[in-house]
Amino acid sequence: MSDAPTPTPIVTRFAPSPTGYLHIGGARTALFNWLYARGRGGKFLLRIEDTDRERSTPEAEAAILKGLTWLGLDWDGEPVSQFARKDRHAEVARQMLAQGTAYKCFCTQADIEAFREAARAEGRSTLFRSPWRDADPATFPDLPYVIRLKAPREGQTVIRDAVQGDVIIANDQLDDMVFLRNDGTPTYMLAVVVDDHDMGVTHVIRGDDHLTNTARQTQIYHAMGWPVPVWAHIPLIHGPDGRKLSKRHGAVGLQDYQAMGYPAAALRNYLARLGWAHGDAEFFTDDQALEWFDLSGIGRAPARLDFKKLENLSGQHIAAAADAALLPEIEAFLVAADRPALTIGQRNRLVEALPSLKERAKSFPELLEKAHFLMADRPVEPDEAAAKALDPVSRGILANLVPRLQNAGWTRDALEAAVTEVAAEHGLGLGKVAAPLRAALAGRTATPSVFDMMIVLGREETLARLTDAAGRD
RNA sequence: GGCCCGUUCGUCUAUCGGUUAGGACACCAGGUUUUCAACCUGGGAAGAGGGGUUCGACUCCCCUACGGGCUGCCA
Repeated sequence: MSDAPTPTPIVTRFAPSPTGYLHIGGARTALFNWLYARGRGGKFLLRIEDTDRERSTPEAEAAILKGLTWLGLDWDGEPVSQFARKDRHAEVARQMLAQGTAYKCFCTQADIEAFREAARAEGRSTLFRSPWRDADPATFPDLPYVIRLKAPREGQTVIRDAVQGDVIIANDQLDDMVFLRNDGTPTYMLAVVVDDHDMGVTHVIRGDDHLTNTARQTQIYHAMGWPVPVWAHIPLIHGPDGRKLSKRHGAVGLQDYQAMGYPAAALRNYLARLGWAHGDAEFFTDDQALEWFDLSGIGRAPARLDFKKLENLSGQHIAAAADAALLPEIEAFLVAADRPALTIGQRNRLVEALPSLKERAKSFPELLEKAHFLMADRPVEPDEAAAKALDPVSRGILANLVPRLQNAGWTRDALEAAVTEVAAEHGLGLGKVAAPLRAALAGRTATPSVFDMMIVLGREETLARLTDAAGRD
């Protein structure tokens, strides 16, 4: 037996509520948890916080799992349903009641609400102090009750946060929170603490909207004598205007980003850099992120979404991706964006053209637009800009080009030599001839190199398209 | 209202008492170029405001302003 200390395995979790799509901010929270755990040989767990039966839906849960899968964040084991654990939550509540760290409160919600309103109106503290905190059980009425934490009223609760530092909350600012409702179901405050404890979560990395609540949760840990996890409250993501990210900013759901055609690797890179930095590193791989990611590098201020930067990173990731990996991503994008799938022929030609296509696109739609020459069938219909390049003089040049290319060797160099020669005969530069050539081959003005297109298209198709264009009116 | 968190170029950030405050994206100018993209060179661009502490503050403390969060028998 080795006497080396066994390092505590790290366990993180992502705990979304299944009440809608996966928010881009939630995706980043999940990413941070995933990076932290996976980078240290730990576990990354998933828990569905579905205790709000009114708003939770199976569709939303499915969308969240799908989103995480697309982003490439794999979790350990089966997702835990919080609702399914309600008996365990109630059991802990009973235990605290028995220990005297909790008590029954018979106040009605209407009474409490009336109290709060009056307090607000008079400018007094709205903290509710239940009269049942120290009541004699003999005086208990036979009425529904909630269970409240018998929270300390003096001293302070300290949150030792890996991102925010030590945050100190005076206990007289906190009320005796309800953690078991009068119908016996747990509130979020209880459920989250019991679940994190039972699941062995060592590091709670979540949005800083939970920071203040953490003091309350800490009190439950103390009441149960459980070890408190390491907290890391990360700032939320804001819209480009600096306001809290909401639907009016446009894309807030992760699936929106997939539908816009950004590769998952680019989004991981971008999201990781949003609020976290490793020196001057901007473009990095998953392996590097895994190696570098640390809680200490997380900033404390909310970050704004910057689509230009995302686009730039996306372009770099598309260019760096292996062709074999890119193709399935592009096909998944077509499904996500509700666009027609590739035919076998298009797919084969796309594979051939990918090396030159991937270097010039910032997103999949842009790549596909530049691949239009592969997708189109004869006769290729030029768009407005391309049609302008096919004026009568240009069409004449194309007609001259056909016999020359007929006899040219079908290599990049030979084609370039032939076209340059024809251009010179007309007293033109290569650029002047490339424009109509491009329009004829692709029906577009933004494409890969004309020579690359000719190679992929092949002699027969190339000449057919040139002949088509030369004969247009 | 009370409590808590935050504030460096337009944006993401580096800096962890001593720097001409660095990088990236974006932008502008020039170059390269068969289009697009890419690439090369150069440029403008920042410590919210006010007090302290210190030989010296972006960095530490206080106040103000602004932004955000919590203050639920929502999560």
